[in-house]
Amino acid sequence: MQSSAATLRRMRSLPDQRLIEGALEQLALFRELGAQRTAAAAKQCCVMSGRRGEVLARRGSRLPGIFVVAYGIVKLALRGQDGDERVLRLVSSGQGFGEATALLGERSRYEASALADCKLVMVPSSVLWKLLETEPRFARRMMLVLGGRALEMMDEVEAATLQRGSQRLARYLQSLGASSPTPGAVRLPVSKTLVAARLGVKKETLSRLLHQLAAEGVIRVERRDVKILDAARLRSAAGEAEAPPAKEALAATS
Amino acid sequence: MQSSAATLRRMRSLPDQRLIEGALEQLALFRELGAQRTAAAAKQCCVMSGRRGEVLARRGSRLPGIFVVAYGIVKLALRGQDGDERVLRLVSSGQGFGEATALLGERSRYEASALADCKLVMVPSSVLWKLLETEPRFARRMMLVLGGRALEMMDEVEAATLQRGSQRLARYLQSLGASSPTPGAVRLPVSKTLVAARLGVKKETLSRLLHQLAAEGVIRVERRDVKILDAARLRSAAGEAEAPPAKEALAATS
DNA sequence: ACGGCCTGTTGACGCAGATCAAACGGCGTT
DNA sequence: AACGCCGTTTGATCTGCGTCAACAGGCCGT
Repeated sequence: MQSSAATLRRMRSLPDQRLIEGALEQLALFRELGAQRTAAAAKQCCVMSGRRGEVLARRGSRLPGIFVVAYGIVKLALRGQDGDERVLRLVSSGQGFGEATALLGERSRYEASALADCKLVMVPSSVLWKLLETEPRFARRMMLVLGGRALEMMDEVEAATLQRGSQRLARYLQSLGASSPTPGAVRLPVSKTLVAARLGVKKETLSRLLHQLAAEGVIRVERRDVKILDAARLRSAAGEAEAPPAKEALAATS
Repeated sequence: MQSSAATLRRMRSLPDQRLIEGALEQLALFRELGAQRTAAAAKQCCVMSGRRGEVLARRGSRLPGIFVVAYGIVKLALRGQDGDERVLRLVSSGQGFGEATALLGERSRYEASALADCKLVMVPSSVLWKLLETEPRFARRMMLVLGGRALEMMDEVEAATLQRGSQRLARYLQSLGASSPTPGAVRLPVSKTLVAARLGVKKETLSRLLHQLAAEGVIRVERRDVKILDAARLRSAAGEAEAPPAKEALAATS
């Protein structure tokens, strides 16, 4: 799978206009922008397609804008010098990535690669800046997206530094259950190896952790399907939540 | 910090309005806003004072706006259920925190506490939203701040998940040297215990890591002062592989 | 069917860093 | 000078997880 020949140069702006508009309309960022302006912006975007396994953007590269997944799945991952990787996020259709680096003009922190054949829409930074200037609602959305990313990453830091693998796994299963049509029966969205990379452990460790939870009767695992047999104990394995809000009060003058 | 002793006294004696304006003017967020509008915004802010050691905001609380440190130092830290903490950022005067949670209306992810007696300026979310609506430059600044936070946190995730303690320490020392008037002679901004928490290791481990670097002749440590004796080896300790216990030297030219 | 090939499992072992415990040093207080 | 407090150091030990290695099952294309 030596896909090094594939870079982001394979772009075309063709009658993909439809595809681009569709992708942008799905994106939270563009939600409040009218169909008019969305279509106008779409004219300045371009499409890139990637094959399964292909590297779409390398770490350290400067990306010309943000990317929206029209279809397929893209993996955003950090990689260490010995080749092992830590998955940051799996981006599926209707979601985007690269906002922070595009706006700050910084180099990409992660590597983006296609987990399945996909098409991406690239919205050039210049288009973004134009919209941000002229459309306060778009700017508002952008701030929500950026703030959300910051909080997500903060959660990742917390998970990585002061939770152990079993805890991260438990929370991950909980979150899958929460966003599942049938809580209690979840399906891993990707291979266990990738789930492990997402959780910041090796695949061997994930295997053992799953086995352990299964042995305790908390879950039952069959290939990619996980049945949650004891939600209460899964919750306690996740570390349990904290107390309700507490309006901290402090000496406030003026 | 030494130099702030003088300004500290000066600011204390000023009426709050002056303090607030001074703090906002230092803040990157307000840099492009005119003195006029800054002063107007300042009228709607309030001042909080905190004593050394005091908890200013608890994890999980909803904060009414963003906070700007007028003087003093504030520690933002995550804490695990067994009491150990991971420092996310040290906020000193002229810097702010809480942007993401304020704009998203989310609960605070971290705990903020005063490392020294301090005064904070709170800018209510309503004021922020007003400025974001009416002042495109302010909105632009806010996006840069939020994007910067997201990238910082991404770097933290990378450091935490695929670097080891010695590497994080080396990079930390490098970054201190880079922002020091005298690169090669740096001073730890806080106690070693806190530096350890910042780096995501225990204080005992930090002690050993420092000792090890010193034994290798890379640095010399005297209380909070660290002399960098061999910048090249520090760089290699921060980068690819460890130099002294040479196992494999994969020559990688950047 | 056959072999490659990728994913997942399992066991033995090693290591970075946590934990526990004790002692030390600087420094302000009495 | 004696005291206590705090941050730091050092040694001994423990452990979660990575590493290495072997192997089993599923899926593919020739």
